Amino acid sequence: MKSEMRAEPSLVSDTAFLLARANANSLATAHAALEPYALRVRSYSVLALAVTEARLSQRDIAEFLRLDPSQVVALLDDLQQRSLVNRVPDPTDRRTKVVVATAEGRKLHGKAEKAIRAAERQTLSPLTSGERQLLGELLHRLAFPAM
Amino acid sequence: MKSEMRAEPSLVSDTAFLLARANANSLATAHAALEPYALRVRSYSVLALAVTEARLSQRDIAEFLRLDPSQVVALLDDLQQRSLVNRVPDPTDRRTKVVVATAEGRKLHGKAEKAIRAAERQTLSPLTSGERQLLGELLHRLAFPAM
DNA sequence: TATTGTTATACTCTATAACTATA
DNA sequence: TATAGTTATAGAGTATAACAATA
Repeated sequence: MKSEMRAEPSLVSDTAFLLARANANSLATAHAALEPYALRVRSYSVLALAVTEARLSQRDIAEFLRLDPSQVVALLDDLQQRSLVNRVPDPTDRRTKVVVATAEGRKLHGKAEKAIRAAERQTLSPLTSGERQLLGELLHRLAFPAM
Repeated sequence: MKSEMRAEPSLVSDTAFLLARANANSLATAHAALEPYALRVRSYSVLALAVTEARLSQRDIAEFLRLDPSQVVALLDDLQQRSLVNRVPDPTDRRTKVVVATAEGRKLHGKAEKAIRAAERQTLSPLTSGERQLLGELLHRLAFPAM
């Protein structure tokens, strides 16, 4: 990049731009880390929620991941076909399906999670431990504004 | 969202996930703010760099915005067709083209920038002024790791 | 030989509307 | 009427390879 760019265009004072660029860096390393497990960040996130004890519906997952419910369908189709999760009918409301991980899904998630944590350490390596925690708290407030 | 989700799945301790979700919120408000100007975050960013005195080449812009050079071509085709920027041949290297904003481009950028700043204030409203500045500094280190 | 901009292509992601079955 | 999941589709974003002009 040109050395004149040290002049720093106004974009660099734009938090939205910095957020986008930091996220792009983070996404790239995360995708590389998940590649051996044939997972993308999206499918990993769904799997991570399925491993939870929360017994979330597809709707819950869509809202939590800020996805459209129709996108969750496609992600689940893939994970279910690979026997990593199941769609369990909710006895109290036959419209909703609860997403639960299979034993195989839990196993894969365990390995993928280790890879993700390593990728995260790499992404956050420019920050001290204290700064990482602080960043996490600030981002949490932006990620879940009204919660 | 289910109240049981207060249990907070492990994803929530994942900075990459928080970064992605915060960025999605930020992107959505930014796109809404730019809509009256027929700009997306991408084209606004290119325009913002063209307004600069830095006289950047398409390659510089691609690197700075973390885009492939071929994507910059399409963004510039649109902006140039709307008479917002020009591709000026670099006399010292006839391969490279310098991207500069037209008067009209500067004018539109001025208005769009105001809208973007307002959107940013909205996105960052959960944070105090001090926290916003701190977040900006931390994100800058993640956005430009080796600089 | 290497680099800048370009074209072409394919794949992923995002957003929307409409449908079905249940409530 | 409203909601959960689904299907279909189109548009935006991302990634790659190959090419012409120039260095």
